[in-house]
Amino acid sequence: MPGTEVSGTVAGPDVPRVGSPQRVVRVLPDVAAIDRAFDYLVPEAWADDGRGDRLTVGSRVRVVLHGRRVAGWVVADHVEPPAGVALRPLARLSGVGPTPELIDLARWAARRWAGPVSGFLATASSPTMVEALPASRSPAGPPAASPTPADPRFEAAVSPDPAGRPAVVRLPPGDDPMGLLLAAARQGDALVLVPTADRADRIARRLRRAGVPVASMPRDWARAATGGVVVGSRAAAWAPVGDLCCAVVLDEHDEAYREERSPTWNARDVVVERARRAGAACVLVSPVPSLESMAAAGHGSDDHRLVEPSRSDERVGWPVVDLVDRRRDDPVRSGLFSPAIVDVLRGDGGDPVVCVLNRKGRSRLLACDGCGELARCVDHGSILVHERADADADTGPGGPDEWLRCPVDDGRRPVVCDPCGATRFRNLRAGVSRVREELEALAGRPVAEVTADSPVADLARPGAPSLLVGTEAVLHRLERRVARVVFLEFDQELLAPRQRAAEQALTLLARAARLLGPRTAGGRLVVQTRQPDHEVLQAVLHADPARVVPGEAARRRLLGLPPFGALARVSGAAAEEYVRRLEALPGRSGPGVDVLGPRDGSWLVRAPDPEVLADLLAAVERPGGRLRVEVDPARA
DNA sequence: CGGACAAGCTGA
DNA sequence: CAGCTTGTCCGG
Repeated sequence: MPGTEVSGTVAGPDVPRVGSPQRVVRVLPDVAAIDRAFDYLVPEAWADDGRGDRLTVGSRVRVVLHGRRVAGWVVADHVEPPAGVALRPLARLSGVGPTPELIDLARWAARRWAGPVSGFLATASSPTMVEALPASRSPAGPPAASPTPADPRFEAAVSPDPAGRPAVVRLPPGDDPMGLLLAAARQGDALVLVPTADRADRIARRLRRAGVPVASMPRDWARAATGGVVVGSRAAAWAPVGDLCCAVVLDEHDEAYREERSPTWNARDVVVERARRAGAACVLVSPVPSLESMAAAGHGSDDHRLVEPSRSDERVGWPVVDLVDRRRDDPVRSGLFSPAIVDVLRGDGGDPVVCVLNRKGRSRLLACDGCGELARCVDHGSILVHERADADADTGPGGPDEWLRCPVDDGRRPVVCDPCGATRFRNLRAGVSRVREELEALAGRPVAEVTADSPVADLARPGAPSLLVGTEAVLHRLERRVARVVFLEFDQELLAPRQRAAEQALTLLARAARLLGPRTAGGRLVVQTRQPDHEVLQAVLHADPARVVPGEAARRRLLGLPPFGALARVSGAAAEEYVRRLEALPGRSGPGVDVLGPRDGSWLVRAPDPEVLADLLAAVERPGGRLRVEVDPARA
């Protein structure tokens, strides 16, 4: 980004400054639209009252900029101001801010995700002003008698890699990560990231009980800087840590690590880079590791940093899976519930049974009346959408003015089932409320509907219905162990017209598996599907998520998607002008660089890797007007 | 972002 | 041409 001159000499106090009349610092204002630093004089008086000593790179200050007082960060000290500019003095020293290392990391992230530096520094700063850091605690180290014995599998992963790569630990959903976290804590000061704040709190409590000194972010910002283990969710990627020895990202595949608003940074990627710069170990943990992380760990090379469980350990860590093949079910009589799952629903009065029904896209699912196969595009495998020329004309299914549309190429297909030639399709539709009633009748007991805002406490209270139904949100709202998770209709997950559909479907199954616990807990994962042979379902059935890797990797390599390429989506009123400027850049036509679109008013910029993409985006002068640049867009 | 200032529109 | 809106520029 032009004008992003946030860098400067980060000169230490040992740098001789002969003939420098007064100390000048460079300040980055905390104003998103000003991605530029300005120089200020350190008031003479500060040298005498101690503020001069407290003022360092990272300090939070207030300055007068263009006639108004704004907050900001000192990003460089003892700078040589440009000639001919009258400097104003700093207005106030507000408190302690991020370390110089985190400021450099913020500069890196700003470039990587094409956003302003100030947003990252805000995330790296304490939510409440910290006047001074507390005294450093004595090197706490790990508990003498830790309750979990050292697990030799993790020792290599928690040690730094000379090449700075992260290690990927594939940990089955039923396995406890605490052994790994304690191994990390034994290395020294550590950073632990967890996808959600409540899970982070639970991990923090367990570590404290094990005798580990823990700072919970964002509450314990100041204490985090003094050492021990720092635990938090996405923003904690920017937490202060005493002397970082080991960083751990739990459930690294989780979408919660991605910031939805622009800049769309990912905490996992930030932590990988942070650990690399610090020479610290970095461990990415997941039951279903992302291809991005596997590639970063050197997957495919002889010298990789991938820790995989034995086949037997992995099987034990996943629940038993029942695939209910619905292709032969009578669609009229069984509706959404295969006869095979009625017994599951009746339950045994123990742990709850959870039914998951994703409403989104439901009304668009068509199944052949003859053979039960879903209406799918022969070319793209996508699910076809039923359309008719005149919505009022009631010509019945298969009429001449009806067709099936492929969402990938927008092409029309005749209303004919490809496998069997039948011309009648059933629309599989049902809302959650309707399903709740059907379920109640079928199971003969009360059923609770869980929505995104059902209070968690109500689900856990004694006497609450032990049969629950909801969208996938139900999997995130429940914290207690369940006996069965039933996906009533999984095909839309497998076939959704999204690049990451398979990965997200696998993530959903892993989430369900965690609620069920390890195989010994006796829980069962029940999936109703018309595609029992899909590789995602087969992977989970065999408790072997690695099965999806070759196919998914080949597909992404072909399309130039991460980790084999990097993408950015450009949208907004000014997007067209932005893309025009990008395409006019002298060096733009490098190998593997192209622009796709517009599609739905947005363009996709594709580059061979994130660095080339960042260079490209940084070289474009941003036009005025609304513009959104999403690097690594969630749905491509 | 938000203040300053210039250029454009309106009404008398 | 004052009085107001809208747009563009720029900050130490």
